[in-house]
Amino acid sequence: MSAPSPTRVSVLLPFPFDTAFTYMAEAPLAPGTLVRVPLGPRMVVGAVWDNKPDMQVRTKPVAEVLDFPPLPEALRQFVDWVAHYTLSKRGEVLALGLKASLLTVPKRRAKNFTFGGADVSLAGPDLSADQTAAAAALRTSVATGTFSVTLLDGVTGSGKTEVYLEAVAACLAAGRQALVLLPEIALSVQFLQRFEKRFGAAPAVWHSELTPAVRRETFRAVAEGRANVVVGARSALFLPFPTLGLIVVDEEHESAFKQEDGVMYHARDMAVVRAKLSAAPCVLCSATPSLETVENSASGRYARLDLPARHGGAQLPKVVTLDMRAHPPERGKFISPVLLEAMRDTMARGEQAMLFLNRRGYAPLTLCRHCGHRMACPNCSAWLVEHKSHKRLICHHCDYATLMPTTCPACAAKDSFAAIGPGVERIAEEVREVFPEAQVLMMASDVIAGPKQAAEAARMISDREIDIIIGTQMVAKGWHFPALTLVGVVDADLGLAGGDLRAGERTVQMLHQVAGRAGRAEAPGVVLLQTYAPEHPVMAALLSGDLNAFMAQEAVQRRPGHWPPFGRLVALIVSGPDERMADQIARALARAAPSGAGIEILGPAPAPFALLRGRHRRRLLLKAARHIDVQSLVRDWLTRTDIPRSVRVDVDVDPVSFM
DNA sequence: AGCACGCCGACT
DNA sequence: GTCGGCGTGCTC
Repeated sequence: MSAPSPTRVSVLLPFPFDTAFTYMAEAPLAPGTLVRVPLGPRMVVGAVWDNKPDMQVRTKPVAEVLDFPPLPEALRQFVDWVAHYTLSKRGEVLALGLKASLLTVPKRRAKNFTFGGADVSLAGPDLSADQTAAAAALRTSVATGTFSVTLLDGVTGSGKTEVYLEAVAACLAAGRQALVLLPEIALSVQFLQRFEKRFGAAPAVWHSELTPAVRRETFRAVAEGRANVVVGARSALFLPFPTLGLIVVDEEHESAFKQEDGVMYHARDMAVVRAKLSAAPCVLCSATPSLETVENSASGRYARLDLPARHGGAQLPKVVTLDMRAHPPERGKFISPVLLEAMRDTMARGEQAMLFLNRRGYAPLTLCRHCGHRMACPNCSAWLVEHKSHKRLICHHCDYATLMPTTCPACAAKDSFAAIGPGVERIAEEVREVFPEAQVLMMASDVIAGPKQAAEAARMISDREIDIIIGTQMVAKGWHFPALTLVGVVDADLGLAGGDLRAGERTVQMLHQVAGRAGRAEAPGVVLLQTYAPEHPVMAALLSGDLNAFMAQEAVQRRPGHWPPFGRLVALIVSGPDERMADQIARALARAAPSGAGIEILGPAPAPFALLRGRHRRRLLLKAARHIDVQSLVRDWLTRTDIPRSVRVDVDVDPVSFM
């Protein structure tokens, strides 16, 4: 045996570098080993990567080899894969898991946390025949220990969660780790309670609001295999699971799984990749699956399990449209007398009602009655939203806020402002006027900002301290309120305007989820949709409950034009402080655009928010047939074009939002 | 991402 | 005459 001799090692750093740096180590280091290395004037943590080290560049020595399990090969491959797919730098992707977890040095070792469902021996709940069959199929997938994808499609209230928790139990019994992704983990108090009830212990949780100490300790517990179940937001995909045996994506259709800045990735799609690299099954759950997932199951790429009935014999809610032309609200009001009457009846029976409006604040537009001036954000092409509780006008796209002015900035008229249109605050005001004795709770992200407020809201509703809930999309998912029997959708047409590719799909999904909050126990639920377009296919789908037919129709519309999922999209967003420059570069990109069979370039056009946070934006869209390697195409495209440093080009592969 | 270097404005 | 603004450029 010869003494270890100094070697060069490749180290990927969690910063926006695409290539690994080369350092000198006293002995060879296994790929994945975490090391502390000098970078300029500071010390940073990086991971030994599989690349060949650079033999030319001059090197600095590795400062410290961390006492930490090496990042598993599946995670390293995943980082490389995601970087390639999203056209991001590899270091940037590594940072999604590593940065916040390890860059800070603990002052003292965090106290020990307990992690993960401990107890697989606890008996599962009583399941219906459908649930039992679905759970058995998932258990088999888990036991096989190979990659597969299964869509678990169950109507709201069918008990999907109980079914996939059986898959989690099987995974734990097989000695492997399980990951459950939720769209908004910080608010998922009710889910965590159900989990704890099933397994007798809380899972490890992972989201952006963890304190550094908890984050660091969770990261280590996952790496050491002490955390056997993680319930997390999308970035949990980048945790160093050594024995990952199952990934569940709950509410897979949710657009919250799409990261819209930095590394723009879709956690649902990346979960499938992560599962494949870990030889693990992936389960996608939804009552309203995305067209992407529906098509993948139709083509046989994904297996499919259906839960067509509600658990325990509960009925699906009865959905009816409320034609606002026939039953208009009072002047200056937004709730039809028909809906008010239904609310009165519901409360008279001692039950709860919910009004849904996906718009925060008091009024989305403030207008001067004297000169017609509209209050707009100086940094964004967006109206300022009045928040009456704060006496402020707020931009929902940047940090801009201003006190509600008393005189018009355009014509100096005094007290001339009119609030146009409703937000949830205004609906709450209207409800309090009509039902002064009712207990009203508002649920919106600016009121319910974290797990504490979410838990308190859930408790107040469960304990029947609340008669009427008024909420934004926050109320759509996951909640279980047994006494809630009436749901009123204040503006069912909201979201259909604008010509967005997925506007119809998204509206159906969101309203169906909201409708699903009604009548989950013995008492049947009723859903009233206030609409000016009761004949619209979206309303028809909600009325009939036949979402499969609606999705089939969506497919018919998207297939001929090769719109997703029948083709690929890549968005290029050109932005800069100078409008002319952004425009010029966008047109230069269009001139240099790739062409050929199966490729189409759309734009440049002003992005829907042409001015956002002080940056002028132009948008180009590459539409390509499915077989085309869009990553290479776009990479070449960008290298062909000179982009000055004042202009930024963001690449969004598989864009979801067209904002 | 940080952090330093660098070249133009208001201060002790 | 210096302190400091943040534009640009580099980090193995």
